[in-house]
Amino acid sequence: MTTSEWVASLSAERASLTRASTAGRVAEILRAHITEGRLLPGTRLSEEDIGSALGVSRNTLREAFRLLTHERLLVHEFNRGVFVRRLSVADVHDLYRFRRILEVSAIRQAARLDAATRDARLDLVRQAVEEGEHAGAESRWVDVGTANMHFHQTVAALADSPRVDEAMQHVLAELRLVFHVMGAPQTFHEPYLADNRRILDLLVAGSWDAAADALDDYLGVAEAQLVEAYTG
Amino acid sequence: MTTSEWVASLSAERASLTRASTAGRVAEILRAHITEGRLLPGTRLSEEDIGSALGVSRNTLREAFRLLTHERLLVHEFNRGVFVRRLSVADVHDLYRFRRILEVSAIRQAARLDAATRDARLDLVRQAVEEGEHAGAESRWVDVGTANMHFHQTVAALADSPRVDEAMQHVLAELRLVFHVMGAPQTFHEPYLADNRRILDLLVAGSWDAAADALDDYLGVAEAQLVEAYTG
DNA sequence: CATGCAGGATTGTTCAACAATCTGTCAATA
DNA sequence: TATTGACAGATTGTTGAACAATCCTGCATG
Repeated sequence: MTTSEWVASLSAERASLTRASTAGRVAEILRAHITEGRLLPGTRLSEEDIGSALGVSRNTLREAFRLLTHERLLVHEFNRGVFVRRLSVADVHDLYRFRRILEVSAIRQAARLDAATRDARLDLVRQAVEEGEHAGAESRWVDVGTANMHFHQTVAALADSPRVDEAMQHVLAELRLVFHVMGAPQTFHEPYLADNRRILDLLVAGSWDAAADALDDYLGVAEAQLVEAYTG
Repeated sequence: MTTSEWVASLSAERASLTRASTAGRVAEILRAHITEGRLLPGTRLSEEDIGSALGVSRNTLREAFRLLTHERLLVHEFNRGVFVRRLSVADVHDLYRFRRILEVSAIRQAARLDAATRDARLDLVRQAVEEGEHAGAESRWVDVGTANMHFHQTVAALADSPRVDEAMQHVLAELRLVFHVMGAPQTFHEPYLADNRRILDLLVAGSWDAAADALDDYLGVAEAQLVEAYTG
């Protein structure tokens, strides 16, 4: 999809610009388009074009851009415009370092959750695992990737911390940028289905340390695979 | 300092509005005023007043506000304006939960750093500890608090991760909001000087797990103290 | 005291305008 | 041929004015 085609498709989004602030809604629309791969890393976002397509003024659009730069989805280059962020290999390493901290700590701290909260959270993890397995059974690899992300978001949610949840959302949104550049969803998502199930089983059994160690290893493997392909 | 006095003091900041984007510079100014306690939690920021005082248009100011809301320093209430964020007790708990994850993990992962990086980082930790001890010897308790924050920022930097660094900056900025409301800096910062030195010694000795456990306990004590005082 | 209404203040957004900056193209020169 | 400089066009960054919508406060009434 070229940029101009994408801009044209924005006109269809006009109807959703109601309620809440327009700037916020514009940011939501852009965020969805970025994380769903309709706007690829490196793409330049023209204020004029996008403003016209969405029927909003440039000022409002600039506010929306500001909302998205802190989520690291956009990068704002002074006097040159706004671009969808292109991640470097160092970014990928740092993302894995950061998510390892978040997810592994979340598991280790899950032991402190009260039983009701813990069980509710584990149920969400289970749902994500099953979502992935179903999608895999039907060879819907993009959906497997999405379910994998849900899995990791639910694992991080074991930390029972809104700030961890938000940080994890940002991590996963950035990772989507990487995956969209890569293509080949089967390669990057299928191998982890069995690992997700294994980690879930360890979690359900209350083997927190074993689950944390397993996830630590898993992320190491995933990181190495992704970096090799990203630099390849 | 009342809001109107503060707004008047902004006029003095005009000279610094050069280079880079004006919106970015406005955000820097506001950020500094918030984290330095000149704008207290709950304060409402009037577009008209602040725009006039800084000599910028309302549109530019709105962009700056958007930059700061994601840092959680400001909270944007639709159709009601922008306020300096007021943290709840739940926020305090979550901040400590999050910082515990960041700092404790950073220490545990420091073992993986190469010697040169690790030594450089530990030297920064040492500097922050000494900064605090000097300020304490002269009963400069606000400076002790500042040094304590440097200490924690340098501890988190052991993770060698830009994303951890940034997350930690945000945590500490939010915590400043809490401390500004509390007053009594000696109460909240002095008791931890000795602990900081102890943790530094453990880090220098390479006793990563012992240091991590010590910091975990320390944060638990600090959290309890702060929450008790915050709920009053 | 509680409720409703009016008025004023402010926010959210749009539009137009202009200065500054960047990028691409073309011509001149070595 | 390669490099440099000039110029034009496009775009960004910012300002200011305007207006609709919303909120808040104060006052009147029951």
